[in-house]
Amino acid sequence: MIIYTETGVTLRCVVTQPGIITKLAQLTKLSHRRTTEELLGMSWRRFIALATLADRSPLAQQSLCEAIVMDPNNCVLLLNELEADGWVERRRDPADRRRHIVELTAAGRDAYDRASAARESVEDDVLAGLDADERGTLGALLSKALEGHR
Amino acid sequence: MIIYTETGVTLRCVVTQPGIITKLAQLTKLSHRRTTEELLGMSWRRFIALATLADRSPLAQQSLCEAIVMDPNNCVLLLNELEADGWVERRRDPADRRRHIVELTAAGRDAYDRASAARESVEDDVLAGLDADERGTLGALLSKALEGHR
DNA sequence: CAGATGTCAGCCGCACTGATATGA
DNA sequence: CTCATATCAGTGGGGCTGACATCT
Repeated sequence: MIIYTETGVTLRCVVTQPGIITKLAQLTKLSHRRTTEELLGMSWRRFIALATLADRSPLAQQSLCEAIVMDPNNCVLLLNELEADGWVERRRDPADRRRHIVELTAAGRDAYDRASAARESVEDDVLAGLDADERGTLGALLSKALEGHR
Repeated sequence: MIIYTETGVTLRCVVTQPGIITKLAQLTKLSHRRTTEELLGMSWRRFIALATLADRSPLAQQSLCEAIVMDPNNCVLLLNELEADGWVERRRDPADRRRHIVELTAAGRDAYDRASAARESVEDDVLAGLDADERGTLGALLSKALEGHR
C-alpha cells in the first residue's frame, strides 16, 4: 500500500497483505499438482462436474456450467466426453426445448465414488497442517463464500 | 462413499462430502474469472510472483518456484518476462554460481502496489458472503495450511 | 423480429516433458 | 563422473471468443 503524505513524501506501508485469493490460488495449485489423473481415474474437470451432479442431479446444463464455474462453450465439450463414457445423459427439457437436462448415470456415480476416495487422500495431504476442527471451519467458510454466488 | 456389508449388499452413503479442495478450486476459478488482466495491469501468474517477492525479496529462484507452486522450467519463462519489463533482477549467487538470486526492483514494487488495489477489489467481490471476522479466519486457515508445505 | 440455449471451430495462455549447458 | 541449477523447444489440456443452428 502506498501512502501519500501532505508534505509530498511517499511512504510505503510494509503491512501489505498478501491477499486471501492469492493464498486460495496457491493451495488450489498445490492440490491440482498432487491430484494425478491416474490416481483420480479421470481429469480434474470431469471430477468437478460429477461431484456437482452427485450432489444435485438432474440439473439444467446451464445451471451446471454456473455451478462449476465453467464457460458454457467449454462445458459442451466436457459433457460430450462424459456422455461418450456413459457417465451422464442429456435430454431435452419438454417445457423448453432449447434447454438440456443433465443427469448422472449409475456408472457415473460409481466412477465418482471411486475418484472421491482418491480426492480424500489428496485433501488429507494438502490440509495436513490443519486439524479436524480447522478443516471443518475452512469447509464451512468456503461453502458460505460460494453460496453468495447463486 | 460405498459401503460393502457382510451380506454382500452394497450400500451407497448419501452424505458424501463434496470435499474441501473441490470448493477451493471453485472459489479460485471464480476469482480467476473476475480478475481481468486489464484491471490488474498484468497477468495473474505475474502478480503471484511479485506478491511473493514483495513479501520476501531477494529470494533464490528455486525457492521462488516452490513458493508460487510453479514448475521451474515454466518459472524461467515467467522471470524472463518480468526481467524484460524491469520488474525483477536476476544475479548469480557468489556462493554457488549455479543459483540465481531474484530481487524485486522499485518499478516492480510499484506495479505490484497498483495491482494489489485491484486484487483487493476482486477479493471483496468474491468474498462478499463473508464478514470481516470470517475473512480473517479464512485467511489464517489458508496461511496455516500453506505453512505445512515448506 | 429479438433473445436464449446449445454446438462447434479456432486461438492462446500456460503447465508439463525432454534435452542441453554450466557449475559444484 | 555425478549431481544440481537454469534455460529453451516442443507438446497437450483447458479456457476463451466468434459464428452458427435451433427454439421461445
